[in-house]
Order: sequence, then structure tokens, then C-alpha cells
Amino acid sequence: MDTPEQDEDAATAEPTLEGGYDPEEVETRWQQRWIDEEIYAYESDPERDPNTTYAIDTPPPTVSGSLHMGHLYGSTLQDFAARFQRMHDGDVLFPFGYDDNGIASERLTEEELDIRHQDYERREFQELCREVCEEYEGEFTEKMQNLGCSIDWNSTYKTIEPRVQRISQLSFLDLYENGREYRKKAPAIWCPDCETAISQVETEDDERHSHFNDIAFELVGETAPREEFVISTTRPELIPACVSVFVHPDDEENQDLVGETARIPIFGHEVPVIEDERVDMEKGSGVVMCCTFGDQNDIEWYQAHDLPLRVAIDESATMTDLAGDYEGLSTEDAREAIVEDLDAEGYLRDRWEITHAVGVHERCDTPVEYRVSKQWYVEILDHKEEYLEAGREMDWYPEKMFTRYKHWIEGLEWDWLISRQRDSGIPFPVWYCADCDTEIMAEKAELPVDPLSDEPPVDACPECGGEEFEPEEDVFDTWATSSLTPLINAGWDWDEERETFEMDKPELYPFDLRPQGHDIISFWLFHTVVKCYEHTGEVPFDATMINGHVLDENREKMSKSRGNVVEPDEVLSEYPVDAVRFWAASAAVGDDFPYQEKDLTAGEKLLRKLWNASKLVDTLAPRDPDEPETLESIDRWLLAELDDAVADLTAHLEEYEFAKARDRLRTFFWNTFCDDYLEIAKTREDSPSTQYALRTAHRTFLELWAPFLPHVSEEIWQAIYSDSGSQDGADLEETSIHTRDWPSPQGYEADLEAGETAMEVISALRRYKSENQLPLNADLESVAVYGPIEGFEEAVQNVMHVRELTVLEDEPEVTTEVASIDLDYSTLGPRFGSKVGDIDAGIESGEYEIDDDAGVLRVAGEELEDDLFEVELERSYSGEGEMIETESAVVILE
RNA sequence: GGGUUGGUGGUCUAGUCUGGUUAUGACACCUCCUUGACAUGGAGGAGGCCGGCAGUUCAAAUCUGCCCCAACCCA
Repeated sequence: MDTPEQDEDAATAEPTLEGGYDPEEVETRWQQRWIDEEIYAYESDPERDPNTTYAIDTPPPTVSGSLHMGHLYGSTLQDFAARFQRMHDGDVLFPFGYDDNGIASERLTEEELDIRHQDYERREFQELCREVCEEYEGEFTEKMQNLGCSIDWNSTYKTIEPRVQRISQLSFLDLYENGREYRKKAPAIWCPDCETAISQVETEDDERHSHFNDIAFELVGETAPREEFVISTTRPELIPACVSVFVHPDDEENQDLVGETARIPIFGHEVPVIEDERVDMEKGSGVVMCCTFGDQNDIEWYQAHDLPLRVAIDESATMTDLAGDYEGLSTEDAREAIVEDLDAEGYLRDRWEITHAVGVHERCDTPVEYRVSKQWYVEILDHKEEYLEAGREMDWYPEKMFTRYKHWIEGLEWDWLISRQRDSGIPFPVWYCADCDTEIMAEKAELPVDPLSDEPPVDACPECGGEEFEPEEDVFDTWATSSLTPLINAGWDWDEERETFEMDKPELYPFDLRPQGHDIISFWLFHTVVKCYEHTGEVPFDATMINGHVLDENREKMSKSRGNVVEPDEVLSEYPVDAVRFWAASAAVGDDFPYQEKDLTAGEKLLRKLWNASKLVDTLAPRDPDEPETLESIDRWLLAELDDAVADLTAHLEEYEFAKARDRLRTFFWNTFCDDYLEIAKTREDSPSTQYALRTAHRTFLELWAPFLPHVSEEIWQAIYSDSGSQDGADLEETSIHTRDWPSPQGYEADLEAGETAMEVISALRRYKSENQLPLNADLESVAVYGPIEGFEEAVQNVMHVRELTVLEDEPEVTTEVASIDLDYSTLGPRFGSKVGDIDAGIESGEYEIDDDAGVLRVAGEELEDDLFEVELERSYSGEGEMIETESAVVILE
């Protein structure tokens, strides 16, 4: 408790069932105490059995973004798993990370401080990033804590902190030593705004307006079959970079061009016409130019046909000297200028507007270019099969999500480009010999290092003896570090003495669960599998849980541009966190689902119901009654049903089926316990048997609700069941409901059929009262029941206020006639096949005969034994009173 | 353009893998009821033929094919 205000709150607010439930006060209070008393802290013990340690590898959210509904939803799902496992199976590590390493936080810092990174030294700028991020991290912490997640706030990390930098650089060195990394000059995707290479996953498609331009190319040479041909392009500014022209081998119309030489208009250089089946014949004239580089196809052609490199665009999307008069123009300006000049000289044959998808950098929406540059790559294409196998070894919740992972890997075409030409980020621990370019790696013991300010570990180049070294200026791709979270959490490090990698907390690895949204399977999950697998030889996760997206109330994606974003803050200021959690449990894991306010109301109602039912229980029975020698039928029935519910719930939660668990528990609690049993219990409060069952069930309900509704269940638990002697300096770890053992079935046996029938009878009597507009507590003179309700007679009688209840030995006097005949199609079908239609028709038209003596039904020339059909009788009661039929009983009211 | 997933009463959803004939529940709606917690409660009722078409089968929400719609991933 930091502030006087909170102090006062805590002092005046002891858990109590007085009055109504006040979630605002209760939730804040418990969140504070759980954190203050560290009841979710994970204490590592390397000797601990990994099987009883449940470790979650939570993907750290990007600090530069704000907390959105997706975070709220995802964290809540993780917390369901964490809280269940903590109660069920022992120790849980539920860590939290802040992802503040990378372009996102760099851009945030520039915006926040209105500065440019170019104006600062790398370390200086990084310092500023850290300062800016710190504020945002604080905000994140607070908001996450307001969600009531059982995160261990001692187990946090930032992806830019020195310890993590060290791990990230160690990872680089380890992969390098294992031959999994290489530095290569090759075409790479480039963002001209951020001025860095980026990887395939960082680009996205965007619909942009553009023009198609038909440009005439002349053929050179005396024997040319025609004077010119026309190509279509959206990027005329690239014609100075044109290195060839392609025609499809099946393109008969243009076959004559193959082998000829074309002259580029305005620029005048000459290029060959080559055939290649990658040409899209449907597009434009079917003749296409290849530039270095306009798109991925150009790169393939460049490599396949060993074409020369003509670089017309530099790293900032400015035209180079190769563009002649256009040098120094931006690509956009050059495009317009070149089109104008082409037109003036008669080469522009047509021009029309189009909209097409352009690859843009996801961080800044700038269309990307392809540039040849020297970059570091992690080799992944040669291990596709192993990564696929790793994916197969994991349990996927839901299973179907594995397909996305599989297809992603199958479609991989690039090795993983990990170098970025940025300032903020983790530096490569590498220098190069100024003479021979030999790569000099840092010593593991020295990490983390920054080559820009630190010295290389050698005085002379081991290859050529040179004494001058160039530091690597690049930094790692964010994902190169974010993909190490399991190793970060497990404390992976290089042991200098043993000369091997060791983990501080080896019992955590591999992690039990990796949760995340379905949109990041392809990079975050994939990259993490790659890195951890290469470092440890193991699949880092036993299971992965893929959550869907939160949509708006009309099932549309939330987006700022649509203005349909729902802020978690708004939701939490209006509804209890427990209600929000109840909503979060409503969707099957993996499904997208809409945010609907009425679902939160449902949660609120449940909290109220739980609260009020608890109050009632507390007035009906002493808090800790002894178990009687024998339980009466009705009480044993409840506890047997409870056993079933516990078993079902445990199974659901183990399979991450939160929605099923939630519905099962709600139905059992609300309908069976509150509506049926509690009403009966009111009439039996003096029974030790009922007192015991009431309390046992109530305690169990609180425990079962605890993972879903941690605040209200803790409040009620503390108010009633926790050791009241330990209020001051109470050890919350001992008394909290969240550190208790998960309930297990106690093996109660009861006549479930009788219980079920009794509930049917009660229901029938309620319906009778309702239909006759009687209050539910109205007295009924005399009721006779024919049906199996042994042991429940009194319960029925008391709860329905029946003066005289008789159980009939024999079926009441009724006249019966056949109402319908139900056939058992599942055995009938296979046996009679197409005859089933005739049988149906025969019954329909009444052309059948029931032979009671032989127990057979004769219809359509067939004889059906009695296990194949069931005769439904229409009873009409001719005696005194009114008869009501239920599924398995007949009730007569007089 | 390719792939994946989904399309069930007004809304959200269970059931679909393992085909069997009264399709689950909640919210909203209508009627009734103040019973020792809860009227922000309880009891009851109406409402769908399961995106469309075709097929397999004695039988399809459930299997197959095509089409339409939506979301996501990849071009």
C-alpha cells in the first residue's frame, strides 16, 4: 500500500457478505494484495520436477502500442490456464515481458521527443528510447495489473535490457558457430523511408492508385522481325534499370522477338529479349521488361539468367546517376518526368489509371524496393522439414491452426534476413578486417558489446594480420530477439567454465504453453521455434494456444480508420473485471468473436447470483459442519452431480476448452444448485446432511469459479472460509483461494435417475402453478406420483408445498391409445435399408399391427422385434383431478 | 489469384471430426408469479430446418462437389 488513500480503503474493507457486491472496491483491493504479497511469485528450483511445473511463454506486447482488446482477451485466456494449473498441478510461471526493442519504439521516441535518430549517437539515442519506453512500460504494468491476471511481477524482462542483449548476441554467435548464419550481398526487400532492409513478414499489401503505361521499345539490328513492341508497366521510372525483356515460350504472337535486342527509349541502352515461362501472358502485351529491381520476379530472372545489375534508385528512393537527367529526383517525380518525356518523344502509346496491390512496410506504409546489399541471414530453407516436424510435435489448441504453420513453412522462399540498418536495437557483436573483410566475432564472456564503441577481441586479423577493423553498424531484427523469450525466461546463458550453454531454470524448458493470436503464427511462433530448436535441439513448447480476434459488435474487425475500436479502459470503467473475464471465456479458443455489451451484463448477473447465493448458504448452514454418517438421497444426489461437474470441468480446462467449462459450470451452478437444490435446502435447513452438502458444494463452487472469477471468489472465500484468526499479517499465500488445490471428484454415488425424475416432477408442478397463475409457494392439496422418485418424496413435497404426496405403485387408471411409434433408426436403417421408407409409410397410414404377446410390430410385410420400436401412448385420465405427464413420471393433482 | 477457417431462430452460440429424424443454451421478446438470497429474481411461452444448389445414403446441420458471403494468411 503506497498511498494513504489505499491504506484507508484496506483498513475499512474487510471481506464481508454484508450488503450487495461492490466489484469496484473489491477488485482493486484484491489486485493490490495479490501483488503486494506476491502470491503468484514463481520460485525456481532446478531440482523441481518439470512435469509439475507449468510454464507459460507469454509473447511480450510492443510497448509503443497501447493496450487493446486483443491484449485483454489474450492475457485473460492465459490467466485461465495459469490459475487452473496453479490449483491443479502445482507451480506456475506466468511471466511478463515488454517488447521495447526495435523500429516501433524507435519511431515512438522520435515522435514523442520530436527528434530524428540521425542527429544522435547510437548509445545516446538508445538512452532516449529507454526513457520514453519507461513511461509506457509503467502504464502497461498498471493496466495489466488492473486485469487481475496472476502474473508473477518478479519475472519480467524488457527485450532491450542488457541481460536480454547478451542472450540475443549469444544466440547470434551460437548460430554462427553452428553454420546457421551467413553474410551475403544479395537483393533484399528495402524500406526507403526507414532506410533499412526488412524481411518478408514485415511487408503487407496495400491498394494504391497507379497508372499502367504502354511504352514502345525499338528493336535493333538489320534483320529485326519488326520495328518495335510494346510493354506495360506501372513503374516507368525503372526503365533506366531495365536489363532485359521477357517473352513466354508459349507466346506465339511474340515468339519472333526472342533472341533480338531491344533499345530502351530515352536512355538508349540495349537489352536482350529472352524467353522464360514466368511471364504472365495475360498481362498487357505479354512482353515484360525486367529491371533490377521492380519486383520479386525481376530478382528471379536476374539470378536465373545471370543478368547485369543496374541500380537506378538509391537507398532513399532517389534516382542515381544511371538515370541521367533524372538523377536526384524522387521515384515519384522521376516517374512523372519520364512519362512526360516518353510522351513527347512518341514512345508512350497508352496510359490508364488502375488500382493495384503494392507491397509496403508495415511500420510506415512506404512502398518497398528491392536492393542489393550486404546483409546477415539465418539459414532456414534447408531445415524446413525439421521445423515442420517441430510443429507436429506440439499440441495445437485448436488443432486446425497447425495448418497455418504448415503452409507458412511450405511457402518459405527466403532465408531469414536479420540485419537492420537502424540505430535502436541490439548491435551485431561483429567487426570486419579492414583489409580482407574477415568476420571477427566478439568473445561470449564480453557480451553484450557494441562494436561502435567497443574494441574487437583481437589485435590482428587471424587471416591477414591486418590491424584495422571496421565495426558492424547494423542491429538485429526485432524478431531475432523476440524469438528468444523461452530462453530469456529460462535464464539461458553461456557457462564459461564448462564451455556450454546452461539454463538457470532448466525445469521450465521446454515450456508447457505458448499462447498467441492467430495472426502471428507465421512469424513470432515460427521464429521462436526456429531459434530455440537450433539452440537446444528441442521443441520449445509442449503446446500452443491460438486465440482469435476480438471483433466489434457487428462482427467487423476493429480498426482506427473505421472508428469502431473499443478501448479496454472504457470497458473496465463500466464493468467488473470478473464480468469481462466471463465474457472472454465465451468463445472457443481460436474463434474470432464479437465484443457485445450484453455479454458483460450476463457476467455481472452471474457475479450477483454468486454473491446472493453465498449469502443464502451462509444463513442456512453452519460454516464448517461435520460430515454425517449417512447422507440423505437429495444431498447425496447433489454431491454426485457435483462430482460429475468437477470431472467435466477438469477435462475441459486441461484441453483449454474455456467456453465449455464456463457453460457447464454456469448451468450446473445456476440451474441445478440455485434453482433446484437451494430451494429444496431452504426446507431442510435443520438436516445435518443438507448442511454438509450445502457447504461442501458451496466451497467447491468457489474453487471452480476461481480461475474465471478470481476477485469475487476470493472475496467470498475470505469472508466465509479463510482462517479468520489470521487477519493481521495474514499470510495470503496460505489463505487465498487461488493457492488451494483444485477440487477432485469425491466418489459420491446416488440414484441419479431418481433425482432427475424428482426434478421433472417439481418442474411439472411449477408449470401447473404457473399455468394456473398461482404463486410458486401456493399449497397443493394432494399430489400422486407414478415414477421412480425413491428418497426424494419429501424434497418434492416440501419445496412444492404439497400437503399430501402419494407415490403410486401402479400406473394410474388411464385409457390409452397409441399416439405414435418411435423407431430406432440407427439399428433399423442398416438392417432394412431402403425398406425403411415403406415401414415409415405403413406406420404413417396406420397399416400396422402391434402384437403385444409376441412383442413385435408387423408393418410393410416385416416383423420388428421390440428393441426396434417404442410405442408412445396417449393417456387420458378419467379419474379425479388433473394429470401431468413428464419424461419418466406421471403426476396427478387433486 | 491461391490457401485456411467460418456462415445454425432478431443477436451470440452448442452440436458437424464419430450421419439417425423433438437442433443446445444465453440475450432480446411475450405471459404469469413478490416464494426465508437475488424482480439486476423465478416459472412458462412464442421464434430456426441449420448460407445456396446438386450429389452420396434407407437417413445429412453433420459426408462430397460447385457457388455465394465474411475473416485471416500468402501472392
